[in-house]
Amino acid sequence: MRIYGRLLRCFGPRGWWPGDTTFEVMVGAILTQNTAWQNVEKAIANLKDKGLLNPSGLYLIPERELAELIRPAGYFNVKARRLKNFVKFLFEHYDGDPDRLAESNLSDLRQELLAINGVGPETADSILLYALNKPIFVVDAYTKRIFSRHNLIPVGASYSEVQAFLMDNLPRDVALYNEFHALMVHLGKTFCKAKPDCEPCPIKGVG
DNA sequence: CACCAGGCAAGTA
DNA sequence: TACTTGCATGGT
Repeated sequence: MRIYGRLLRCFGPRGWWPGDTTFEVMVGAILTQNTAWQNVEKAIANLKDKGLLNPSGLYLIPERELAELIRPAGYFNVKARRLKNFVKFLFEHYDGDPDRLAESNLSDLRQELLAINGVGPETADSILLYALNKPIFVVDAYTKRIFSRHNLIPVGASYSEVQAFLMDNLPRDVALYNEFHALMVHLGKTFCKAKPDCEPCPIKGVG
């Protein structure tokens, strides 16, 4: 909790998630898998230009054409299939309405999302937290790296272990989870690359 | 030129 | 369960 306070003072609110609609956040969550957000923005812009950034738009477009539009986001063939899987799920279970997912129970909905081929834990939790305002902590590579280097979690801790550690030590607060994860990514991008050493870090010394 | 980015699934042992 | 590999563009 003190880590969070210090980071928030250092960097201020990050204003996550960038996206105008529930559906745009969901699409962004899939497109950003192991990919720089800057590249995702190009893909999102292509979809917007074609008026396809909505459930029926992505449902109706042929997968090959979708792949071409999202090419800048990388892994475009894989991600086109994953987006297709996701919108298919939307229509089969929620009448194609992204906002109706919020009506479901959190743990049930999480299991439904994880059952979609192409949606793993981080993507599911990003959708739950940032698109649907559900209280769940999004763990990413930066979060693991930062917490393990500060000896707060073991180096090889699993996704669920890290998530449990954080949620057990923080109040169950959507706004807090939202901002905390955004700050983790900002801190990671600014100071901690995928190297064993690390620039001087604003949370050093905070237990 | 090499390395990395807001992962995931499928195959192998 | 715990590794390994393929997927791909664009920035530094």
